[in-house]
Amino acid sequence: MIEKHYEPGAVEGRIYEMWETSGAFAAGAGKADGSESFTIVIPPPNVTGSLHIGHALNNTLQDILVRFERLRGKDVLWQPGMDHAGIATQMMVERQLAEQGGPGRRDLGREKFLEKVWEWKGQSGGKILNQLKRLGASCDWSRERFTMDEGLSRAVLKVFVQLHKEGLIYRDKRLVNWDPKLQTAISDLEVEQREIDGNLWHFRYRLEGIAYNAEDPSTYIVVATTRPETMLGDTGVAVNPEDERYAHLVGTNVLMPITGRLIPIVADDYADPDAGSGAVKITPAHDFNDFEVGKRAGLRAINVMHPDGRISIADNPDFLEGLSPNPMQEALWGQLDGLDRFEARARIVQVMEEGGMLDKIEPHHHSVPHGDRGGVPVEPYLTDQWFVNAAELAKPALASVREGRTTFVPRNWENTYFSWLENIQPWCVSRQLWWGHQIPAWYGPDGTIFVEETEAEAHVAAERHYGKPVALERDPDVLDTWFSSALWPFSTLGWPDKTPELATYYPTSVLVTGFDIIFFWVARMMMFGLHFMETEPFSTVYVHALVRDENGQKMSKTKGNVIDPLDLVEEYGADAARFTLAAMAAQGRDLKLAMSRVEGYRNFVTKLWNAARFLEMNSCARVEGFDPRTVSNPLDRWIVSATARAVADVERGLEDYKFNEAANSAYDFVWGTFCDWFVELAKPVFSGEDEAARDETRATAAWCLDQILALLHPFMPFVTEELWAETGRTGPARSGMLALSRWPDVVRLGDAESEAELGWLIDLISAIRSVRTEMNVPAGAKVPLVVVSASAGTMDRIDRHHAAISRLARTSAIDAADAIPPDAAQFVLGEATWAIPLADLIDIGAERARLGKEIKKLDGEIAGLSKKLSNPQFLEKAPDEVVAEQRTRLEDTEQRRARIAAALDRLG
RNA sequence: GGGCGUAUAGCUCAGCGGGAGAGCACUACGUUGACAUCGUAGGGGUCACUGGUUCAAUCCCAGUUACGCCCA
Repeated sequence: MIEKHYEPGAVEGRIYEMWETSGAFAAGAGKADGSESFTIVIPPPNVTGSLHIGHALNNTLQDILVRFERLRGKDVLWQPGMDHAGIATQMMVERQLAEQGGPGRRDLGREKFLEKVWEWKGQSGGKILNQLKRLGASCDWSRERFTMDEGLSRAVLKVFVQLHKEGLIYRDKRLVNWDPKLQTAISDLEVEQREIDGNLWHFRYRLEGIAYNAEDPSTYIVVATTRPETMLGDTGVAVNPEDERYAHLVGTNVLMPITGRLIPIVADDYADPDAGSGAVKITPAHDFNDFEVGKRAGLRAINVMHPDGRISIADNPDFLEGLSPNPMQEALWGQLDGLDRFEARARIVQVMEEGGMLDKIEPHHHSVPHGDRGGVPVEPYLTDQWFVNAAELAKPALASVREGRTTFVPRNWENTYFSWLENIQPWCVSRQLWWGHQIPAWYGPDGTIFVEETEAEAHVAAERHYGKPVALERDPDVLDTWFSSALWPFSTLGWPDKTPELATYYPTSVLVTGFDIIFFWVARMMMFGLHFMETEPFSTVYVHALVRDENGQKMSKTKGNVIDPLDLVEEYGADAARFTLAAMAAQGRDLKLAMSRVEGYRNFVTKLWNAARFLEMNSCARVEGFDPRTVSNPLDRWIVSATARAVADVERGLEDYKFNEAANSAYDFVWGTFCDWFVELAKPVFSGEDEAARDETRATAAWCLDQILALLHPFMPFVTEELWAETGRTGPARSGMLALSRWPDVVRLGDAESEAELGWLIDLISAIRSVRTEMNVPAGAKVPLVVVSASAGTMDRIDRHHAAISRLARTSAIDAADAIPPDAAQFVLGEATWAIPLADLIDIGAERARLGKEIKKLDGEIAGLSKKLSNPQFLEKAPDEVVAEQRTRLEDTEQRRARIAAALDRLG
């Protein structure tokens, strides 16, 4: 017996374990002979991560697709795994070490520290994967991969070395985004702009050879800056070549305050004549734009900062070059040296003010780049780093999408992809961290670089170069985590080895991801996939939206509006949580998650459960060899037909990645059609005398429930699998679990005739119920029904469905008559007029009002239709079928109005 | 500043060139032993605003307003 209540908490764990231990999720499980493959690689979550609602959405959608295709018999692989999250993981372990009060990272040394990281990973890393299991994710866990695995690391080495030999990876001294807190370079994408209320300090730089006079602007030039501390590294002042105010000064020098450096005034388009004074200070070593100006004007780049953001001038040969400080300057430098950049800023402003060279301070709202992990302002910083020539790799990646070999769904994300790849900058891939893939580059005694997959090969190469063995030193830096993630679609399948998995499952079918990592990940997978596999890594990129809270706010810990998906699973069950996310995943629109919706879908699970229970109680067992094409009873023919339509609707929705449409189609069918009407209409059959009809309806009901379980399985795997087992206890033995069964085959099950007949029946019952309510007929009272001018067909239908009408509409007798009896409530359905002659029960006034209201409504419709049909333009230009349709509607409406008017007349 | 998106019932959202929809909430009534996590019926909308295209616009186009996101 099916239990009275469904308890997700008690069922889900058991079902999941059954799936997993039986290998239901293994690559290719349950595939049909000769089937094509269907592959999804999971967007690898961080090893440090835990499940948030975005993951829940992302993985629910993937699981829906994967389960759907598995049911369709494809050779399915859902490849799971995690990335090593270089910065986040290193930070986390360092924090842990600090909390434990033991030696820190640098005290431990690289090797010992990495041991600690692996230790941490073994103990508490990757809990997110277990959380995904709570959601029902049907990944092939036996194939779980980690970007730091031996195999994936080998792929990283090979890619790096090959790209280097091809000249697509190179070492260069450039400005990079430097995170002074984490003391590593980060990529452009790891920088986020934050709006800050700061100041624009306007300083007067005195002109060389002219005595400074605060009262005389011709003795100085004003420059404005948001970062006064960079003044220590100024090597020029730029003005626009068209700017007449400064034309006479170009080529002359400025005598820098504090440093005493003589720096030239140069002409450069970068200076905007309309911004501030029109003159800008140029600090090539600490600003991306200035770096370019400096290059054009031949200015020096002087780095005045330590990697941790403190000022570095005292023992800095670059800074000191060409300067001969007086004792006062030396004293000031001594004060500034070693100061944190923000303290130095305050001190320099003070010094400038005291020297009378602070022109003014303007409050200034501007965006300041911050490291997305460290959270402190990043510094453009001049260092040696490794770069990938992304512009070159981007070309085929752009062409793939332009030429439609990979498509984005929804399409408009392609613009985002294009605009980024078209303006792509060299990708800085080295990180000054320990946790990650150490760069396979070795330096000879004179700094010559040898990039090889192993140290031994590097030594061979070095010996060839130097003509003798030499000591080599390996580059201490590691690669950006995204470098290894970019290989994910093929490294997880065994590349660089030519594995059977690689042959079968690459290229993957669809990538399901959020828009926020189109740049970080999608574009880079395209670049590397095309370069190394010569095929796009996926044919479709489905980009889902963001999950927000009920008020449309982005969820964040600080706002305290985070919805934990595991809480949802706990409270409502995984199926309800999943169904909610799927039902709300409309393309191109963020999800505002309302608890009321989750609750509603929890109720849906209950509804399904109870329907199955009802069928069981009515002996609706599956019948061996049941063929839905052979049923004869209109009710059964109709539900078979409706099932076929629902299956087709869900199928279409999923094929088009319209998860909401698929989910809603399933919901409407199961609740609105199967439960509300089929089950209700089957009740009189079950309790009736006609055994043959009863058997057929029972068998049909059981068949239909099976289809429903399969139909809902991708969305609600747990409750459907449980019911599959329950309903498998009777009737012919099941061949296996639902997860590996087959998607409904419903071709040619449509039946227009029974759809029309049951449609009529439903309308009739609804109409009677509606009249009863409006006439305040007591709910329990049975009413007689009279039908006038019914066709023979209608009379047949009444005959066939007498029991159903009687039970669902609470009617006593149904009689045909030549005339409507007096004092009756009346309604019109099709060609017939119907009456409920209950003089004592009916309020004539209310009935008159009701009919009058309906006539008024119909008049409105008639007016509209007539107007349209009397417009010659419409008749001439509108398509014939539209005109015909409007005509039919007008006729129908007029007839209906006439019948209702007659009914009203009869009331007197 | 550039780009994208969204405005439809009280709320959360579908839809879409020719008849305004769902769920929740609300109102009324609950009877038939699957289900009160339910059933039946009902009320509720100038489809943001202004123009345009069209025989016809909630839908297409342009602009406005508001909100959101991405990029600089």
